[in-house]
Amino acid sequence: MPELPEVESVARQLAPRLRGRTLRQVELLDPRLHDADPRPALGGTVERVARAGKQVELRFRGAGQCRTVRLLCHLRMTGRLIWLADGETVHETKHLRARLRFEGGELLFIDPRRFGTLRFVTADCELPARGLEPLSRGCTPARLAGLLAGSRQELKPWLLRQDRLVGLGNIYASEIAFQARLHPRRRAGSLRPEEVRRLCDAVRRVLRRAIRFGGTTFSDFADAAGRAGRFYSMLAVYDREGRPCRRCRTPVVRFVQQQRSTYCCPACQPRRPAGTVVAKPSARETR
DNA sequence: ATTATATCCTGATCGC
DNA sequence: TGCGATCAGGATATAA
Repeated sequence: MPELPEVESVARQLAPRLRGRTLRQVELLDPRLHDADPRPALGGTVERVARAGKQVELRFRGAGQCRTVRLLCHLRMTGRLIWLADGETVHETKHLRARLRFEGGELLFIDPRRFGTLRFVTADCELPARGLEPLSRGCTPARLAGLLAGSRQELKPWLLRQDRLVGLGNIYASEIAFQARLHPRRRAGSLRPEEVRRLCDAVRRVLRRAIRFGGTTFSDFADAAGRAGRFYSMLAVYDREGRPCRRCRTPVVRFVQQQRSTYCCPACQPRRPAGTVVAKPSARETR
């Protein structure tokens, strides 16, 4: 399930292979992709390959009338982008959904579950507003505090909202809440400044580390060369129900939020901030 | 307005 | 061995 680190890994691998190449032909094999009109990009040259949120973005230059055309590919659950240089072959073509032919090779979009999307976007297209890039300079505790303010939503579902922060999915949302030592059911707007700071720190630390390990392969993620990510074994809580917390050995618990599994350590991630008075002290205890 | 739920889709896995 | 039921989840549409 490609989230930010997985998409970043794909984009980084694709970049040197695609940069400077000219797009010659696009075959959309899945009817679900037929809305994408590739014509503005045909004949264009790849200028840049990057990640935007959870999408892979190819920017073309010199395509027809338009100065700049972008291809946005969202891998969703099971999408993969595979680069095949001329002469190379791939075993699995069963779930081939689109094929982009370039000078010197082709880019295959393979997606068993067919949730993935492809779109060609010209400069005049208005894109919907997206959330903050969590690894950008703008992602600061102050900025995060502003986004969180007033929300009654539970923290982990809040982290999945792409209109606040882009790029987090079910795996990293649990991992980040653990790293920040915040319970996933805390109300997003209830975090104290110190907790927001921890959250901000956790977001950046977890994502950067996952990128360094090439992302997480849970079921079927693979990068542009078809390799699995190496972060799975580093996960602290995700998919570790009943196994000891890596910090304190307390068994990790699983519960459901928004029909999705959430994992946390009940000891490291208390439901109330440290120092909160849980019960009123009795008269006897007060002096 | 904000938040929750159903939906899409298919392969893998589970229980009988 | 087979078979139906269940699960996995990103984003969007729809409901509350």
